[in-house]
Amino acid sequence: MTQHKLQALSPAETEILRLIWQLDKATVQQVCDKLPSDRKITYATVQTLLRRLEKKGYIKHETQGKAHVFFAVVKSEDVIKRSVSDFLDRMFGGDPVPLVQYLAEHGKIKSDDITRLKELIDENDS
Amino acid sequence: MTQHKLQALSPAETEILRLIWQLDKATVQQVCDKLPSDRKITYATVQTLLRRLEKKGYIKHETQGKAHVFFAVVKSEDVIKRSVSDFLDRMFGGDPVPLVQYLAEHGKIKSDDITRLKELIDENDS
DNA sequence: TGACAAGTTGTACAAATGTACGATATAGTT
DNA sequence: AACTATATCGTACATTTGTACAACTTGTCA
Repeated sequence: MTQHKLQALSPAETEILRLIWQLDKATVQQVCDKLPSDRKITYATVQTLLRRLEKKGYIKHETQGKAHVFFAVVKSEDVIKRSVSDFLDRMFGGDPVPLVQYLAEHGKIKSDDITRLKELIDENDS
Repeated sequence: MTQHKLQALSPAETEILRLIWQLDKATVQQVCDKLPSDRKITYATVQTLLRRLEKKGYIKHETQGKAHVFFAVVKSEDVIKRSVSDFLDRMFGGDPVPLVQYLAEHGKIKSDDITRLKELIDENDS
């Protein structure tokens, strides 16, 4: 047990942290580049969010040339777990089935996806 | 098209709105009673959240005796849709499959649930 | 070695959020 | 009619959040 109570993530911070996981290591610039093009947000803002993520203990940085290279120091697993759990509580009172059902009904996931998932579960958990 | 752009819901507001849907119609008191017992939050706070939900256009109220009876004026469908979508974007870059996979891997949903869901989809969408 | 481009740092600031108190109004009971 | 329990209303207030500018710093290339 290394991990104590991390401060909550704001939505914008979550968005950025996800990109850090995705990139593994990244400068402010690289994070900016990874943002979807419709996400209008300045370099300075991304920088602030990274600073806050660091202060909250989700990431750290090392210096490379004049730039900071940020990297996560929390496992995405753990953060996702908490986030999903919170979301589920808030939106569905904690029951995940309605969520999946919702996803299914709205074509977010297809029958095939589900088949594959079921296989995955049955393997992994028998 | 009756529905314009509703202001975003905060987590706490979402939590309360869900209870309103659940109760169909409810006074502040009834919402308080419906809260999980570990959720320490005063009557006054619930009241404020309901007021804000009303100002944001998610609920309305009628007066009954001296109390206000609140009820939703937005379909849960629509709100859930947007919320799930936002959450998915932030956390998984919009791809729902990893979410479901996560739920599966962490025993949140069971193989049986999935089988049932698949049936549901195949029926409903063939 | 000096200028420039690209970084970081300090700081700001309005709005939203979570939380709640105190004052006032009122339905219902005695 | 007075009292009381219960509501609402107005207001508050510390934090967090989203967003970003201006100033200072420093590799790097000519």
